[in-house]
Amino acid sequence: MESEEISIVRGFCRSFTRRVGVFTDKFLGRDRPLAEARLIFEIGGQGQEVRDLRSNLGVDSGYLSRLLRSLERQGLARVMPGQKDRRLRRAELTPAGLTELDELIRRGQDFAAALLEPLSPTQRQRFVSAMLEVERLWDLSATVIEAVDPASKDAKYCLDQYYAELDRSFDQGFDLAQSITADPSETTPPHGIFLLARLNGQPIGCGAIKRIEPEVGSVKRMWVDPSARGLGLGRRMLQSLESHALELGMRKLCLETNRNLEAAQSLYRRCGYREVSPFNNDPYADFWFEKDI
Amino acid sequence: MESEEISIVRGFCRSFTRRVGVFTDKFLGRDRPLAEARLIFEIGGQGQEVRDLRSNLGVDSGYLSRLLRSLERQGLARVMPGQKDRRLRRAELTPAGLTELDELIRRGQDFAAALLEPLSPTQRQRFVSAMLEVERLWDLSATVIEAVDPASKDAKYCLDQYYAELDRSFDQGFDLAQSITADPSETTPPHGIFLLARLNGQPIGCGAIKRIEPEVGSVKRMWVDPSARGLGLGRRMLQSLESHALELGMRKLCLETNRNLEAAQSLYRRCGYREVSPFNNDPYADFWFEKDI
DNA sequence: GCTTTTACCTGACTTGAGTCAGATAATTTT
DNA sequence: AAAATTATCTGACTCAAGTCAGGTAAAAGC
Repeated sequence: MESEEISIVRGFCRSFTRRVGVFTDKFLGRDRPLAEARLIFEIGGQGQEVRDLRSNLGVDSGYLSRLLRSLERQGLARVMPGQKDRRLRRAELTPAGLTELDELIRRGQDFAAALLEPLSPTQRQRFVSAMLEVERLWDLSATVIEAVDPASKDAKYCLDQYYAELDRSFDQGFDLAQSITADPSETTPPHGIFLLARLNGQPIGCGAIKRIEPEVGSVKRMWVDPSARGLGLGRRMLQSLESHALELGMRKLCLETNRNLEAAQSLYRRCGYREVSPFNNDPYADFWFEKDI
Repeated sequence: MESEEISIVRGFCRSFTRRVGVFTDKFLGRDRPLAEARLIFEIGGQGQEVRDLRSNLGVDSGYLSRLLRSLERQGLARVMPGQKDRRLRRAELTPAGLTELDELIRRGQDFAAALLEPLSPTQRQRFVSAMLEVERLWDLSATVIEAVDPASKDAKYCLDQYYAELDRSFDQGFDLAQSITADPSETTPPHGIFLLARLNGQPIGCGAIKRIEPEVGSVKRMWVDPSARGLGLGRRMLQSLESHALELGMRKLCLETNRNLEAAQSLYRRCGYREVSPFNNDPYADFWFEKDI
């Protein structure tokens, strides 16, 4: 890695921190402690469960409780017991709180507008697209891939998204029962592995390996959230699967894919997989690939 | 301005604040108050006068004094009277302080490196160039143009830079005495105007108008710092000069320029100036322009 | 029905960050 | 030489932010 790149990133972060810090102090925290303003933001128009507020803001339970009491005293929020479980409590903004939220949102927008205002239309466009680029790549960098239980809640979420997408993509739709299995037991060590990609804790992609012969694995359930595509996350997932396959004692990986999943095919080719003749009778497969790892 | 652009800017700032905040807390402020870490940074390897520290960090004099005492107690810095003026005090890092500074720098670099590490070389390149783009355009947006006394320190700084650059650019060099005047008295209302562009308080460009006939002004001393070129700051300066000229009762602006200043010529053409026959005998001029405003 | 766990609250703290009103010494102005 | 100004320091504050050790009510487990 070049030291020039590092110093650009450092310089960027520093100047940015200083600039946004000025905004935060002057605009958001004008007449109220910052933590309260952030809390109002986080509760939002819909309300939130206290437990979620705590995890999203990353604050101590006692501290949050005190902040909520303070908002209640100011008539900006109310906290009430949950419907089903009366231990779980839900915070909502009062009408006055909603007004305050609007005001906070407005201040933020004013700040952004003031930033864009001196720029020409072309410059604005370049400005926002550069911001999107930084954000996307930062997201990519912040994404972590880890092995999880394929029966866990997050894994299920990804699989459901994946199946729904297959159903939309395949000419004949997709029925899980008709397809070749990749059950939790098959994608758990020592038989296989199930990997999950997370961004800020949220699942945004998955991939699995299932053993089909003593030294041969099959790549299954490769999925990346649409919002994270085009960043090379699929490639990272595949590379990660390959190294886990090696650890599981596999020497070859194979996979099948549908003709409508063109991005997937080109990913496999780019990653060194070569097309082979059909090695199974998956009703949804049009192409079969393999790679010695 | 489009509301989509505004929301992109808002979203970017928010996600960025959160991310850099995590870094600041975990890395920089690990074993020492943030304000002290920033102060060590600001004193730097060379040392700094206390007065400069105060203005750069934007803190209260009493607060800074206490921070400095704290660093002294920890053996990281020492403060001593200035050479000429013994009221002005100068802060320097001790060897232990320098070690600490290195450590802080290293942590920052580690953070940046960790951010770049998961990206491919191509992605890294896109990442840093998008950051540079955001930073440059943010700089441009944060640049303010204001009328100042042409005899002020900042104006003199810009003029010196400008003369030095002319001397390097012109085939025959540049001698102020030979050129057409634009003295402080000529570029001050009601005779003319002197504008300064500032970024974070630092002068980065200038431009002036001098009256040569009751309703005709001459554009003089147009200069933009090399680091800020290519952003359209020259154009903004020129537009600002034009509106000030109108306020001074002028109806026409004219100017002369040298053949080696190609960027300047194209700026004038783009802004609606048309070439005319020579209207003065400036020894350094090759082209003459004018515009009805 | 009893114990354990969960989700939250309360009170008592610590620490960091920052403000403000003088005090003091060196320098400049008159 | 006296008065004013400048640069910094000191002490006495406030206020936000956050931690920690219990405590309580509701729900879940046995």
